[in-house]
This record gives sequence, C-alpha cells and structure tokens, in this order.
Amino acid sequence: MTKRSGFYEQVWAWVRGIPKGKVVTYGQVATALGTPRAARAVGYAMYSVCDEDIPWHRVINSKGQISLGGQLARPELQRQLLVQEGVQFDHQGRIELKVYQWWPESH
DNA sequence: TCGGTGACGCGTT
DNA sequence: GAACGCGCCACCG
Repeated sequence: MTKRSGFYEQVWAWVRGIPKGKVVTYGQVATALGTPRAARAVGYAMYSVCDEDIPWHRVINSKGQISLGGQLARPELQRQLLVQEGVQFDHQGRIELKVYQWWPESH
C-alpha cells in the first residue's frame, strides 16, 4: 500500500488520536511527527482531508484561533463543532490553549 | 525536474 | 498586545 509515502497519512493518523474536547496546534502536530517546521504542511494535510473520521476541527493555529478562509468549511463551522464538544471560546473567539491543548505525552 | 502554492510559526516593529 | 514579513516543509501541475 504506498500509504506511508504520504506525510498526510501520518498527520491524519495523529489527528485521529486527539481525544474529544481537546485541541492541538499545527506546529504541535508537526513536532509530534518529527518536523516542527512543517506546520504549513500539516495545514495542507488538513485541507486535503476529506474523511469524517478525522477531527480536523480540533486542529488550530498556535494563536488559539481558527484561520481557514476557504470554501471547504467556514470558521464558524469549526467553532460550532468545538463548542459542541465542550470547548469554549473567549470574547475574541480564541481558545484557551493552556486549558484545552492536548499533549500525547502530557498525560 | 522545477516552480508555485498553502487551514502556519516565530521574530521584529 | 497587535500587525507585518520572512522562512519552513510537503504536494500538484
């Protein structure tokens, strides 16, 4: 299966392991995969994702806010999905990373 | 093979 | 604290 050929597969697999009610940053995923500088590639992977099994909405930027801007899905959709899982936003529409950020080694 | 693109991150102003 | 610019890595044509 030529699956490992895609860096995306690794990203999707890692993102799939994010527990409900928690969020992670692009740079964090890149770091977990061994490429802290590949945050952009991670964002690209999210753009390419089309599986509903992947909690792409749990991946946000280091600023704790949603960027997006494409037709794929509006920021309000991601915000709604996160709120539906119990994640709360500030008045500026930002997420408290120190509260909701999840670390696989942080257990 | 090469260039352009993109849901980012960090440093500086 | 916010905004701007450069650099980073991976994928597509």
